[in-house]
Amino acid sequence: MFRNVKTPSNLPMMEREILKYWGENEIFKKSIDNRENAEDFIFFDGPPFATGLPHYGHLLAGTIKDVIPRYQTMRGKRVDRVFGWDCHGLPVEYEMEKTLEISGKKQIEEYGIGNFNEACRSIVLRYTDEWERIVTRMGRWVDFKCGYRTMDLDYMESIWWVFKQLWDQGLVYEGNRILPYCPRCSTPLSNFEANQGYMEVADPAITVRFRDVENPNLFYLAWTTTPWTLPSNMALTVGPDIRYVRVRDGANEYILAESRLATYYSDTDAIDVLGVMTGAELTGAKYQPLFPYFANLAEQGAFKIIPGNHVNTEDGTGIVHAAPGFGEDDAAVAKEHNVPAVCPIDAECKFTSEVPDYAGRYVKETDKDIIRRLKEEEALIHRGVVKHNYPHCWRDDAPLIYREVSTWFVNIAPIKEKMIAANKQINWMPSHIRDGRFGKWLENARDWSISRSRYWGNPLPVWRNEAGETICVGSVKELENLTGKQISDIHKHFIDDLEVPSPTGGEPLRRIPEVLDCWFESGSMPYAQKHYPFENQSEFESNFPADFIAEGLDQTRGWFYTLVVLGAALFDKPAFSNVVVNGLILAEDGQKMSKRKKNYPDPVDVFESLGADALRLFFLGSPVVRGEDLKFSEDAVKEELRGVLIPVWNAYSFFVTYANLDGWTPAENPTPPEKPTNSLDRWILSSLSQMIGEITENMDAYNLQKAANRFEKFVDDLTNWYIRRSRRRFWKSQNDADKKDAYATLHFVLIRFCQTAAPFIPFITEEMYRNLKTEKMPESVHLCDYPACDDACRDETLERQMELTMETVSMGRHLRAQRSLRVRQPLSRVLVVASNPDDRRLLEGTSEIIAEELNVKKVDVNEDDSELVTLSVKANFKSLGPKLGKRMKFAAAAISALDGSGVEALTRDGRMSLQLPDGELDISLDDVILQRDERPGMCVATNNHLTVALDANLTDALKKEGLARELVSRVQNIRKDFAFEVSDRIDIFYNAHDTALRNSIEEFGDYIRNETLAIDIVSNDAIEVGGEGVVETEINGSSVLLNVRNIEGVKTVL
RNA sequence: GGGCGUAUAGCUCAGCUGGUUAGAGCGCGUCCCUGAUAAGGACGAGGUCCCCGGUUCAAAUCCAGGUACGCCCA
Repeated sequence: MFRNVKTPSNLPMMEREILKYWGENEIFKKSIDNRENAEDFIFFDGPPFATGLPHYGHLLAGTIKDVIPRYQTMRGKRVDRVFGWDCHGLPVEYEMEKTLEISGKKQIEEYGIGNFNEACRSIVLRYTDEWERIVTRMGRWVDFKCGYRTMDLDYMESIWWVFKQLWDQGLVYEGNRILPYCPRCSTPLSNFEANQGYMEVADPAITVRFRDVENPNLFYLAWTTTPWTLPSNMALTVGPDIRYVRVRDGANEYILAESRLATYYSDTDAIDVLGVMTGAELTGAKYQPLFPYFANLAEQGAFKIIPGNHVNTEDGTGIVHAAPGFGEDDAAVAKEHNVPAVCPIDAECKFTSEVPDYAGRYVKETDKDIIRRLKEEEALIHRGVVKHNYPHCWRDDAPLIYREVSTWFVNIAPIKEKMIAANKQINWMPSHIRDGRFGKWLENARDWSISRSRYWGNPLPVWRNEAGETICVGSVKELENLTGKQISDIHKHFIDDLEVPSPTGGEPLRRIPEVLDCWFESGSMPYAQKHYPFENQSEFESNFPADFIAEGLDQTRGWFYTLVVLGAALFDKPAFSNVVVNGLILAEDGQKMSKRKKNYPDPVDVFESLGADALRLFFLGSPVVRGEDLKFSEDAVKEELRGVLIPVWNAYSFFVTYANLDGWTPAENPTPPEKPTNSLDRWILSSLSQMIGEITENMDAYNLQKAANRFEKFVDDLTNWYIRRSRRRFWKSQNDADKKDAYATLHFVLIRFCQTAAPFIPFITEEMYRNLKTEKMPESVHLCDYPACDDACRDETLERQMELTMETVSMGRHLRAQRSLRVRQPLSRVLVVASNPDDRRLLEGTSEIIAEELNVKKVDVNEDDSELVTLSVKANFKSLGPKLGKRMKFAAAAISALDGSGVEALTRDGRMSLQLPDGELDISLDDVILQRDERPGMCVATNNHLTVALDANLTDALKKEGLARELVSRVQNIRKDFAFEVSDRIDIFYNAHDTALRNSIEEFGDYIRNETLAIDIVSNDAIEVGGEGVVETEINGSSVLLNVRNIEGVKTVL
């Protein structure tokens, strides 16, 4: 006996019970232990920050990270899956600053770095329970217990090892770079971070004049939106090819770009232009500094005009004020022309004592004073405001300051070729990312900035002294040996006080203050999660690179990149072989999902209303698994229910219902019947094999979308053809071979379906499987082997046969609809015409199905449809095109022009000769496509390879039978409305005046009783409208009263 | 400004290496069927396959340019 199945089902509740079962029986663990000696399939999991709860992006990536490992497990691999947590970094520090109500490095240091770091440590894992709950609820199997954490000593030590590898290769250097820098966080941001915070702001835009050294009446006009950088001005940059003019203005002369004149002078005609020159000609001229602070740097090459290709004339004066300490372009041209750089601001972007007038003040706040001073000194020419997009810190909205910072870099140039070569070996899904977005990024990769001037991170293991002696430490042991101290934690507050004696007896070495950027930590995950090389050496080496990873498109510059850099630098290998890149999930309105706008439903609510299976299938079948955007829609998730989950559940429920009624039990090792006589059985087994083959193929190619969408077609085949066609086989009373075949087939097909779909929809398949399986089979569907595509079960001729049959039936129904002939009304005959003899043979084989589906007495299959349709032809472009080339147009016209006799001659002889304007052309039957058109007035439909004609004549006998079928239909509906059991026996009492109907009941009494499980059908004129259990209905325009009574305790015996 | 991607029915998306009636699901309308089914079926309306050139006998498909949207970079 199978456990009885509830329909409709409550899928979310069922899912929760499955979760309980998995938990109590450790199925996940068993699925790995089962494959103890099997080949490994290596999966790396990218660590999320746990500063918030998982959103759809995480659930989507999580679904992909689940379906592939589940699939590979069933394919016989051992797939370890451990979770990871990104514990360090600014997001955590920022959370902590908010909690502690402090801000900035100064306050953190006052609070105490040790206190601060321990506070960070205490909060990073606060959401992990919630994460685990949600990730588990979505059906993802991943090991949380053994998961790695980037703040653990072992993990951190491996990172030191990674760093040391780079160090020893000479790839690590300290350098100055202009980076966006947050004054509140006192740290540079990656460009990636800076990009997240562009906002439109209004900034001052001033034009100032710089006095030429040689000619005190000559000035260069420069424009800037950052007045506070003017004290750090070191040069003026001009575009070498830009035309500049020298104009008279009162007693003074100004130089600016010709095309910018109109901005500064409203009446350009009245200007006295003294000369025109290119930027190249201006180069080398010297000017007087605006401020005295760095005047002495003139000796070192400051305060001169230099050329720069970044100069444009879109705004400003065409002359750019260069502050090489605060602008990337400025820094580059300054370096090229030996202009010094200054950066007189501190960690919080306040002026240092080098600029005594503004010392201690935040630079942006000095703009006004500087402008006022310039005005007083008559250096200010124009003052305005400009609105532009400017980057802000994504955490605290502070405007970022581009400034020179000292940072540690990984030199990319020496390893770039390795990185590019590694990338070539990676299979990207979608494939265009390899040479597109990611490949282009690699080609243009710049040196990787890996340090942060922060606290809660993995310290850079570099010790040095004033004399420049430097040691890079590669392990905890090494540090212990160097310092003579026992070390249990290598966070900043544990090791910053440790001094390393100088190897030459000089000053002791102290650690540099920076910590590593958390991207360095996540990129080191392949090594650090195994504490390589300190432990698990051979295990790591056989497990690298990963077979598979999956993350979002945003990781192109993130995790994907850092994995590739380190994999290439350390092992000259890609860190992963296959990667599925998912796109962005947007809200249904196409906007970004926004908590504030509440434009999307909570994921947990979706689990509990529609179920995780439905959500998973929705994700997996959508273009988002190919890196494209997806608009999230609850209705689309419901579609998955309607299209796959509910129909398959109903099929399952149908099977269980009848198998239990029949007392049918499967063999110990369920197999399909050896040689089922019923072609439906062979057909659904063939269809099943086809599905398994296609899904396997697509899964092996990481084409999740195609694989996930393949179930729907099979479910349609199963429910709307196989089961619908087979219903009577299950409920007929003879327990014959055909019935046994039907049960064995459906049982087998359902189990195979569960096994095939298990990685995608792990809950419903588990539930069904657990009920359908036999003692001998594995306890969980997820412990089964993935079904092999059984070619022996494929029967393409049979598939073709069924397709033809369905087409015929569909056309027949179309004809019935056209003539308003309901299917319950039997008709005498349908004629099916197929020109292909194989097709005719196949159709003859299924004529019984066609007769039943179309409710006709007789099916004739013929060759000749000339009475039903007219033939015309058109050119077969595919066959003629390559042969004819330019003559194709003539041929197409000539072929279309063939009249009835021409077509007849061609079909008769198989070939003919045509007269084209440029000569003769011989064509054969293959060179044309025959088109059929229904002859008017006939009850005919054609689709070019089939023609179906219906005999629409109704005889009295047919009408009578139609009435009986109408009555059966009414009674069945009543049974259903009254919620009788399928097997309940009934008595039917009726009151009808229509003699035709009475005669029909008389004649077809046996049929009616048989169909409705009625024991008696009795005419009873005493039945009245309103009587208990009396239903009034109408058959063919005349009223009938029916009283259907359930005979207590009497059931049919199947 | 640069790179990458996308653009096909009202909506969500298929459409293999170019081949002449461009498909599916949902939604809408009409009709039908039903004792597995919170279903199913038939028919209908709805398309300048984003635009403009080019290659070709033939372009939704290939190439160049453009437009819009998205992501990334500057």
